[in-house]
Amino acid sequence: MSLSEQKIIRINKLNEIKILGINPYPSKEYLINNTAENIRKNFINKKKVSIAGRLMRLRILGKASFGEIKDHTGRIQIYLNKDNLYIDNVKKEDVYNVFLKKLLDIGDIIGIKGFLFTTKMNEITINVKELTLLSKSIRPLPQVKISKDKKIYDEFSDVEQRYRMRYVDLIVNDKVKNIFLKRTKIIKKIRNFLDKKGYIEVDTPILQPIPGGAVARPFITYHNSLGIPLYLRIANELYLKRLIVGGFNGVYEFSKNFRNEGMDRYHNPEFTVLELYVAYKDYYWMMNFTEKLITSIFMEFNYKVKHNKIYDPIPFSRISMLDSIKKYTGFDINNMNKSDLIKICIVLKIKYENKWNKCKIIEHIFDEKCKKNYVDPTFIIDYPIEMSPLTKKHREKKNLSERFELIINGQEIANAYSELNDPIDQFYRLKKQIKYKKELKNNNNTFIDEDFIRSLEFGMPPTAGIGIGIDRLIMLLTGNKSIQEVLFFPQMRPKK
RNA sequence: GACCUGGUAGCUCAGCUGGUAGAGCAUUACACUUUUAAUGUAAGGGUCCUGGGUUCGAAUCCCAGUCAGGUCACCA
Repeated sequence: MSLSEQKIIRINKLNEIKILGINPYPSKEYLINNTAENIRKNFINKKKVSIAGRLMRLRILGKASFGEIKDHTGRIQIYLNKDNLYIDNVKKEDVYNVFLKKLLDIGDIIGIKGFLFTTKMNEITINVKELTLLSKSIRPLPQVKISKDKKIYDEFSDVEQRYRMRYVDLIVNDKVKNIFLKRTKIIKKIRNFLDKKGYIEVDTPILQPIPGGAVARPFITYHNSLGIPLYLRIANELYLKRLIVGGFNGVYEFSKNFRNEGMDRYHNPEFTVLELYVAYKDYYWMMNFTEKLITSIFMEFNYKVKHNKIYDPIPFSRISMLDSIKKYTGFDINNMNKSDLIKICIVLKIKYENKWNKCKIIEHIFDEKCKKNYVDPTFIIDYPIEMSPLTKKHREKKNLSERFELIINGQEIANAYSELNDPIDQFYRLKKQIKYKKELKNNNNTFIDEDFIRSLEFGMPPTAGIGIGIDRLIMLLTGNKSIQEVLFFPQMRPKK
């Protein structure tokens, strides 16, 4: 037989099931009154139960069999005995020897009614009285075996197949589901935290006529009846600020952003950022707020810093970007010009390009020499102003801006600032940035969102804003090294 | 975009300097009424990622492509 030998066999079984008069895909609701987890936690001998799930294992021992079924809460063992098993519509003599032994397969979804007991081996088990086929599986599952001491054999581990067929990954790899359950809990926790403060969750456009708020290549699409190109948002920042102008005191959005750039372990073309804007606050306030938010999440989800020590809620340290560079390179780059900075790159053996501007070089020095040193949560503050076109000039320090990034485990987790609300300065700064970007990458796709400028002209209160990379935060808290592991369906190149 | 590694049965993998394609689990058949990585006996199952080349002969060597992973570069 060809490559789908096992599939052909199962399709034949499907037909035989129909001949027996059983619908392999019945419509009727199946009533359950329990779950695998609850049965294990609250075992009562001889208690009648009804549950449904996927058959994951079947061990036939003559006239009795043991199996394992898995529902949304976990696995539970079942016991099937030839003498007292009933299947609706199936003749008594066919129930065990035909239906169970020949037609039932691992992967089938079944409902069972029976009572609880413990086996000689002290395993909580359901003695099945009645079995109902709820959905026939015609494709074999990978056979992952888990021993009593939780060792995994023949794990379904091919990353490509796991991501392309996440449904299979979720069925056979128990730990995968937990990552995503945790993801949901973390997001819920953040939402709760923000709701309690009275901030409003909002939705802003994903299809934007001008992709603003960040610098990145957007995905372009086209609206037929408007006859215009639209862009999938690269950020939602400019829209949330419009809402602050409109009178909201605090708004946030879990924003799916889309960036048409390279993909790797840390970048998926679509990813999630939490953006929060609060009126009448500044970046100092936002630092304190972020510290409370992140600490509460770390406490709840037992974040472990290096060496597996449980996270200890100490105050996050704060260091200015220039001080950090001084600390890790020995150079005080304050007030240096571009040619001085290039000399420093040469001494430090850091690559640079002549077309880079001053702040790009500073950023690069920081990324190469400083960032990796911050394992414990650390605020890097006061970035050079050219790097931050949407940020207020620092109230005291010349050439710097009121901006911070939160670095944890050597990775940027959040980016925040006192939002620039001077419309004239904002226009000038965006224009300058666009000019530089055009020189750097021949990128003619950037333009100024003039409606955003107009909104500032009406007056935006002083505002603090932050973006938190949700996927990266989930990676931290679940101990995953790649973003694909924390997204259900990471982007893959189509096969063939 | 550059380089490195990999793609063999449904799954996990082996396959040496080129000589008829292998194992475990899964599947099929038989046995077995408390097993749990069940067990025992037997059987079936392959576009060796795709396309070229070298060779009497290629899963194996060479070239190109493709998909994935990794390193680097680029990028908020």
